[in-house]
Amino acid sequence: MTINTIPLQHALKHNHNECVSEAMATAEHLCMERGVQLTPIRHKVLELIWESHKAVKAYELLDRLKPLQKAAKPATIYRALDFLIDQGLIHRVESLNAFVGCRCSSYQHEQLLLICKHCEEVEERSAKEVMSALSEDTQKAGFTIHSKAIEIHGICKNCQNLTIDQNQSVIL
Amino acid sequence: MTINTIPLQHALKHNHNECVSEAMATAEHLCMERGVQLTPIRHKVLELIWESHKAVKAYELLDRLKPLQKAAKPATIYRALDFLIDQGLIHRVESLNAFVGCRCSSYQHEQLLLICKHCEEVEERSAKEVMSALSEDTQKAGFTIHSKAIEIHGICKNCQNLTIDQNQSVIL
DNA sequence: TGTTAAATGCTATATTATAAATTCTGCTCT
DNA sequence: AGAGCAGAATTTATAATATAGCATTTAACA
Ligand SMILES: [Zn+2]
Ligand SMILES: [Zn+2]
Ligand SMILES: [Zn+2]
Ligand SMILES: [Zn+2]
Repeated sequence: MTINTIPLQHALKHNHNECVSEAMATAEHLCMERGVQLTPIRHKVLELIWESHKAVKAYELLDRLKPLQKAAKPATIYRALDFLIDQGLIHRVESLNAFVGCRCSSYQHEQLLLICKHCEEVEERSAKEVMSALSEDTQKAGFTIHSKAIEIHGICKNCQNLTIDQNQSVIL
Repeated sequence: MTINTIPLQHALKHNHNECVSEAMATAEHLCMERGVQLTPIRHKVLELIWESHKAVKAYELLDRLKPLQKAAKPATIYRALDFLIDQGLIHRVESLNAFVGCRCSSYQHEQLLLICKHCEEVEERSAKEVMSALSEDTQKAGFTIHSKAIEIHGICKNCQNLTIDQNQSVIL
């Protein structure tokens, strides 16, 4: 019995094509509606981000974009990322300097991010109770919120089950 | 009546010397107790961080340390910062790539950070209700927490009052 | 005092991000 | 059609943040 040390892809356990096609359809629809351009570069960058549920680094995106877009430079990626963030189609993960697709870009939302140290996947949660507790506490402090970055690092459900499955070989 | 555009220092409104001396005394005491060395460099870096309640950048610290420590290089600062973070004497503000003194390093704590866009000061809050709501939500998700970065950006109480004081010249 | 581990010095480089000027591209107005 | 315009992309350069690896110094302590 060997311990699985291959980079995990829980995405393989679900139909990730659905995630991608849904995300791209939503993006196309929202941009159309808003009269902003989801240009080929922006579209491609969004697809690259959606290749997995992991947060992805700007320069990693650049490397992956280059074969398709010979002229791609850092500014190419960062301008695309700025656009996608402005449109709420992706989130920036501050504590990783990385970017992840947003699953609920079609409506206004606040979210917290659960970031797995093991598989590196990021799960977005609306956590209403957390947000209202937060509103209350900041109000007490007389503080007016403009934006939030709530990023929780740890081990996700899938990874926990995985280590239990593997004969108690817990190496986390 | 002119609008105050000078960088704000709410620290001037309280006896900040007390903040500093308390923080340094606590640091010295904790390091002693733990058998770790608060070396002159580490001590100085901590003092530099405590010059205000703003989050301060690593290279800004470096510039301020150089006159006192001619050999100071990036690694000098980053090593001191690593030590101070390990000892819980400062916090890293992920969304700013900056560092701020911790006011409650003497006991275990979780905190959220209120970061003012106007005066740039950072207030640390324990926000028990937020933390327990968070525990509950992550538990639901089957996620095991290792660490948290909860960073709220907005306008602090002092800055709000300030703009009200100034004849409704609210420019935020 | 000799040994050792921690801390610092030193040099180089990796990684992340932005600035500024120019060119391209698609659109509108005449 | 052609001038004018605005958004997007290119290009070049550089700023800002952070780490690696190895040499040297310092401090703890047996
Ligand atoms: Zn998926
Ligand atoms: Zn995981
Ligand atoms: Zn103070
Ligand atoms: Zn303020």
